[in-house]
Amino acid sequence: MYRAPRGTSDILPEEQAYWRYVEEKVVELCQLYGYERIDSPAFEDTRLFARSVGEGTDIVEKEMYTFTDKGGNLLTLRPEGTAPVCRAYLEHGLHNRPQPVKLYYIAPIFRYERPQAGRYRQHYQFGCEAIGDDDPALDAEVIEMAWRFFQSVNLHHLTLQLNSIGCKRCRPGYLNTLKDYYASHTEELCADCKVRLVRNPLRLLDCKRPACQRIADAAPRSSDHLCPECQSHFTRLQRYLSLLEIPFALNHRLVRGLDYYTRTVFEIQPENGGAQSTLVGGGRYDDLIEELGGRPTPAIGYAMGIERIILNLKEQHIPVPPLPGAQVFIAHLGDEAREEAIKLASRLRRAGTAVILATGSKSLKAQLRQANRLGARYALILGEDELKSGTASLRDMTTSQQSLIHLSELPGALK
RNA sequence: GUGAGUGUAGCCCAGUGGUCUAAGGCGCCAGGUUGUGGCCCUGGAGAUCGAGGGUUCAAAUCCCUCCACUCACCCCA
Repeated sequence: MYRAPRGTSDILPEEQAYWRYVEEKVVELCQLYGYERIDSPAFEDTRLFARSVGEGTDIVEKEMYTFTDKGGNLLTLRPEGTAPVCRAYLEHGLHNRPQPVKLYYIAPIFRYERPQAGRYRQHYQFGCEAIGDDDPALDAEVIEMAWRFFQSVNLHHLTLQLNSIGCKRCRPGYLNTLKDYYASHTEELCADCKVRLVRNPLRLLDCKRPACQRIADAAPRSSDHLCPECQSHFTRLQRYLSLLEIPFALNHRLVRGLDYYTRTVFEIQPENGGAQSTLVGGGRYDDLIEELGGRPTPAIGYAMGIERIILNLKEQHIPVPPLPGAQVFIAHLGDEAREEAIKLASRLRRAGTAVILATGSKSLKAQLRQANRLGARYALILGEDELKSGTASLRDMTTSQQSLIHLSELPGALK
């Protein structure tokens, strides 16, 4: 028997109400903040991700679904959403539009990882990118937008973590300070951290091991080593967030695992969240567009995992509106009635009524049982008696009231 | 890639060596009215007990290997 590949899943009809709910709130939110939808291909030139996400990151090193097509092109299933949007920004000359260009997407993301709670090999992300402006007011707006999203879907008990990791001017100096500090603690570090010290010192800060955490807590903070411009940017961002009454917690150990981040980084997670609980991750990437071959263009964005949002909606028992079901079920008895039913179903649908037409030659009992299971508001019954008089029995499935109506009264009689 | 746990019908699960030709519940199908749903009653279909090998007179039950799933680490949404 075939199964969905590891880390992938089918979203069955009974799950769809959650998806529809989240997607509708996303579309509403984006419209409110002036974001327009963009859809990019599911796969891209592998080099796009290697350049943007970073050669040394786990995503590029071990998590990409990479393949060679029959033309010999090296392609990769999108492991994150920002790089493709930046590529599209450059490819289509979007710098000729009013800046910042604000785009959003809802798209499947692919990463070859061991699946666990809240983590899948194919999952969906809603992401936003505001490209072409470095105003901290834009950072504040973007963060506010993510924050308000959760209010709109009724998710509560979340925390917003904030940090600034500086820019290409001030970060090298900070990294040296950090490495100097860690040099005196090398012996106490876990094996992973010893590697991080050489390969990616920033990541030393978010190691989960208690021993390493103690060292990280006392480590020099990036926010204390910002250049004047970054310092001012960070200060103004915090001021704007306060103006917006967005509660945030400074977390000097928040760094993020993709190489392209600069200055502002933030995450939103549940207060009591365990592993894999981050709902949103985002930040500035002021050098990425240039890195991909464009002119220097500051930008900021975030992405949220839709499966994780739905997971939290369920945990918090947030009700979501049910999807509309069938309005009318047409039952019929006998060959002649079936032909009348086929015509009637078509006529009602053309008039905009959602109809389910019984199939086969089941007993009326079985047909009504099905109508009930499908949640039909009405049942229309066509039998020999009705046929003779050009009528149908109209049964209200909630009240069990039943009456005879002329076919000519349809669909008017369905209210 | 590493570690731990779990694998019995579509779903939840009983069963820990012989009475298992595997129980129950949900769901599905049908009947209880010659044309009427939801509740109730009755019946039916549906399981190579994850796969392979081994131990034994006898294995869903014990052992080994593999596979899958889940959770955690790594890392991330």
